[in-house]
Amino acid sequence: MSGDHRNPDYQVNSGSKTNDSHKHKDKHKDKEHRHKDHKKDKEREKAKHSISEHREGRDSEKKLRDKEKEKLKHSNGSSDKHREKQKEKRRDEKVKPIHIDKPKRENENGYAREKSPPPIKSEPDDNGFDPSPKQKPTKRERDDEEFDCKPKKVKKEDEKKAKKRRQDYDDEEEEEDIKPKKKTRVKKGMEGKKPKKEEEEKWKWWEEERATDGSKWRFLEHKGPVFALPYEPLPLHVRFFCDGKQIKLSTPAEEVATFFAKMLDHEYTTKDIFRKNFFKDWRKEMTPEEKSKITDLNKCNFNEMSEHFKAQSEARKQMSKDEKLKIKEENERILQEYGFCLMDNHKERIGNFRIEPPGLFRGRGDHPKMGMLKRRIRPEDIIINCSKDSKHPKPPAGTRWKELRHDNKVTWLVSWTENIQGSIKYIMLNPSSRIKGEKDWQKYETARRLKKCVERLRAQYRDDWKSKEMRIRQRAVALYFIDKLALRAGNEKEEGETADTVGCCSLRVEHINLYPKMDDQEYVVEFDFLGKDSIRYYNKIPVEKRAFKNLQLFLENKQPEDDLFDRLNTSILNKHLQELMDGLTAKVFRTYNASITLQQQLKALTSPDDNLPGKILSYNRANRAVAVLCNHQRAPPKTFEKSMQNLQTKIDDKQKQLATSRKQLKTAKADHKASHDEKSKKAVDTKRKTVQRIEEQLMNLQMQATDREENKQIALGTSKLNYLDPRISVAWCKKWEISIEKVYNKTQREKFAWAIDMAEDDFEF
DNA sequence: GTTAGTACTTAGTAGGCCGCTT
DNA sequence: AAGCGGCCTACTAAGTACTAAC
Repeated sequence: MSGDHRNPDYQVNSGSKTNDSHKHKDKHKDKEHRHKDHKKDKEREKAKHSISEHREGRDSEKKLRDKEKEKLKHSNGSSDKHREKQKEKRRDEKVKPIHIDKPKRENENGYAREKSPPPIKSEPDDNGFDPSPKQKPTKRERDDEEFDCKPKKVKKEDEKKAKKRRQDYDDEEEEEDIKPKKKTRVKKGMEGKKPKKEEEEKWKWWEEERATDGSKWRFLEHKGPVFALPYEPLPLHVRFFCDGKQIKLSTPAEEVATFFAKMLDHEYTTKDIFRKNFFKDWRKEMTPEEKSKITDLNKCNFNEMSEHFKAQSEARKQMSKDEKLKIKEENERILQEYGFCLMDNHKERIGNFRIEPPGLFRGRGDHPKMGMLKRRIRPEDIIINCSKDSKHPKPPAGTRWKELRHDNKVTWLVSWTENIQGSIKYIMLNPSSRIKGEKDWQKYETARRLKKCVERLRAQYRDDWKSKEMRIRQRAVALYFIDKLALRAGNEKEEGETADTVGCCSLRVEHINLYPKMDDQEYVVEFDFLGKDSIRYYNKIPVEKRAFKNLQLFLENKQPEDDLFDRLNTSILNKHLQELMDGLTAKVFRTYNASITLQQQLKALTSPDDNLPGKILSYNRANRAVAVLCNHQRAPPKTFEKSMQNLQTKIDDKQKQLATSRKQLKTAKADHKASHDEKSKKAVDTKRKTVQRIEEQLMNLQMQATDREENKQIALGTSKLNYLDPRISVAWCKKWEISIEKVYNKTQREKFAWAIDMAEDDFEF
């Protein structure tokens, strides 16, 4: 019963319903500037809103405008104090005994549901596959026990293999894109046994023992980061004007000016905050003389610079093949030199080995710091982390590192502090690495443990809705949202430092509306807030009566800008969750619900009779259900309409072709009836086959069209990469004899190598 | 319990790349 | 060979979670 409380139908269909979105596209215009500013964003905003509207009907324009006003009020800074006061005031209040009606009949799982299709059964029982045994006291140990990885290799062997790997490096690298020279070598070297060799050569870290002492590695050697290219001053003919007068800028000021010039086409350079932040930071780079001359950004003319860069990028496109190849080879060389490290005897790919270049900060949504100068990172800003006994990376000539440390309790190789938020940035390994893979695997094992006790937890939080204590009720309702709607935890954030976004625990009164009755539904909660990346979450959903009554209680005597859950934050919630299940945190629910939904949807949607494209469509639809659940949106591709049209043309052509073929078949049949000879019979057979083939082609095209249409503004990648236990997909592929390439591209296959290797067709999440 | 700091995961997008068509 | 379109990757922002110190 676990996880079956959502409405799969709505999820699957919501994408396909969006094609009439244009009807509503103007509705929320007034809200747009809140978080999106360039053209694309606008497009997407419309689309997003149309999704929302499809989910639950109309939305009132006025309400949004009101909200807008409140937002403004809110942003003047006084409301925070107000919120604090509100909190203070209620801190000691006890929950008043409130009258709570006997719950009406609910679904067996306790989730009131309306208009839902029959739930898909899931089996929460153990299936013998789950490798996680009983719990252990400490976290580290628990993590280790989660894994059923018997050490199948002794260490010596492992090291030998690793050494060989290092030597053989060229052979195993990039085995997928077989370059001609490699092919020859392969042929010469191993007589066509390549596939087998490939398998043997890949390091199966998941078959090895893991450290139990909290250390992340024993040996780490790397070459340090690649720095951004130094600034190249503009040629003299590219001029800059201020107030009509040409000014030759000093190099530092010029560099910052070019950052702005490169962005001129983006709408955000017209935004006040962006311009203000940029100008302030730009002036810091100016000489006193420049400072005195350049006092107003509006009088600055960057056109020549902008043109210069456009011409430059045009020239880059027009480069000859040779030149392009040269650049490619150079990049490859850098990748080979800096893109890998040696960790515990294995060469591992580094994720991001380049230091972020300087530029203007562009946060997502309505970011108060947009336009600020992201400064250039120098070796003196860099902390290097590696083994003491490794060959330490050398700083560029004449420079030194900020620090060299040897901390094997962390996974990063390089770090620096970024100047916009003052946060630390890291260079870490690629998702295909052992260190990331183990963690990923562990994440899904934790989610599977949640599966085993989720019903208990659900019963518990429902019970807590009746608690005498306000904080417990709030905790329980928040958890209900996290579980039912897959909301993020919602950490507190510093106001004014980032865009105003929220998650579950940080929801404010203004983000929800309660409707005791709405159309044919009862106890409907309407959510409307900006979540991570300022992506709008909009949903109207019936909730259980008791939860609804609690929400009404939470709202009493509060202002729109007050916290909905004023007695709750993520650390309280997670502390509680930790007590319920070892290793449980709020985000595990998202992983669990995403994965269980995929598994259920795959079961429900895959039909044995479907052909390959049909099965792929089912897979994508199951994936889509998860993406909708997790609110993973994307901007509709720029070329969406056009590519849809092209596909439609193809379909039309195919239809015509089919009609013709059918006619021909008919004729052939008639001929055969008349003549009854062998030749005409053969003709009929041929024609029949042609018709069948064309029919199938047509179906496939139509399926493709459906898939694409449904996918217009839903991003599948995020859930596939971060929320769906890959073993579910692998098992599905094995069960239906579909090659894994149809579901995972090369990168994804590398990341999920562990799952591809270990999951059988009977894997159950 | 609050806050600051750190480490790591999750997120959407721009633009490059690559294969296909014309 | 050029242009197109879609996929993929690199990039980096923005989350979550945890720890330690007060």
